[in-house]
Amino acid sequence: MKIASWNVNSLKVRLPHLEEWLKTAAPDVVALQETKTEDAKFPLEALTAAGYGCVYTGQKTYNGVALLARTAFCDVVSDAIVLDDPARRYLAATVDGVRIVNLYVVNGQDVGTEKYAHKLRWMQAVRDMLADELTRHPQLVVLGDFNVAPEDRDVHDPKRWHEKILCSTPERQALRAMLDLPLHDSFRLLEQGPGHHSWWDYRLMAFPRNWGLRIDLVLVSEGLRTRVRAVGIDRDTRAWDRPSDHAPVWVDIA
DNA sequence: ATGGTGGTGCGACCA
Repeated sequence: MKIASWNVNSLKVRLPHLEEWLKTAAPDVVALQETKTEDAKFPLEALTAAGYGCVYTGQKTYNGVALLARTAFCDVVSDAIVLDDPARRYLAATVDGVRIVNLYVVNGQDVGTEKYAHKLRWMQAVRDMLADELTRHPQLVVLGDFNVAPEDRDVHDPKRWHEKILCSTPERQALRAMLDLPLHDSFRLLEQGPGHHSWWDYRLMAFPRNWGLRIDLVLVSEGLRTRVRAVGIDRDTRAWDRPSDHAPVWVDIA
């Protein structure tokens, strides 16, 4: 069962990219973030034609998450955590007995801002949601754009990013609180080295310079940990014409 | 310390 996550940064613009990638990557389940698409305008026909059922919770201009799967969804929950936040960032469903939680974590803008404080509160609330999910679903996958690089080895230049947004200690502690549930960063079960990134800023020619961060994660519960047989980051998509600033990340579960 | 690019939508925002 191949489960993937991709922040597409506008599903309208990236639909051709998504269709092409679905053909070659052939995932069974896909979590999308930043669809920036109202539900009424979701490209259901194209994705149905590609062989996927869809559930989604979107909004105009900002945010928006969706799940695609080859088989049926059940127990779909969206935006159950609100925090006075109308943003569409949370979507959970069960597929083939595996609970999937798709997250688009608050970006936080800069350390010390109100948005940063909101990010930390949001992550704490999600941690509590995940704790609740785990009590009911021992086979749990939590994936998406976490907007946090877990460790310095996930950052192209840790000195440059020291205590900056996406890398600050409080953000990493908020992520650690999720990992302590426990959940496991699937990528690090199989790959230990630095230089693996999932996001490269559009600015400063970051991708050609490989100035990236690994902020898109697939976390798996203890019940799935030993069943992880492969992980990957499809970085080639970042070199495509008019790309998303994120690459798809995935895990293959036996 | 700042700016750079890209998406949305047509003016600023968000990332």
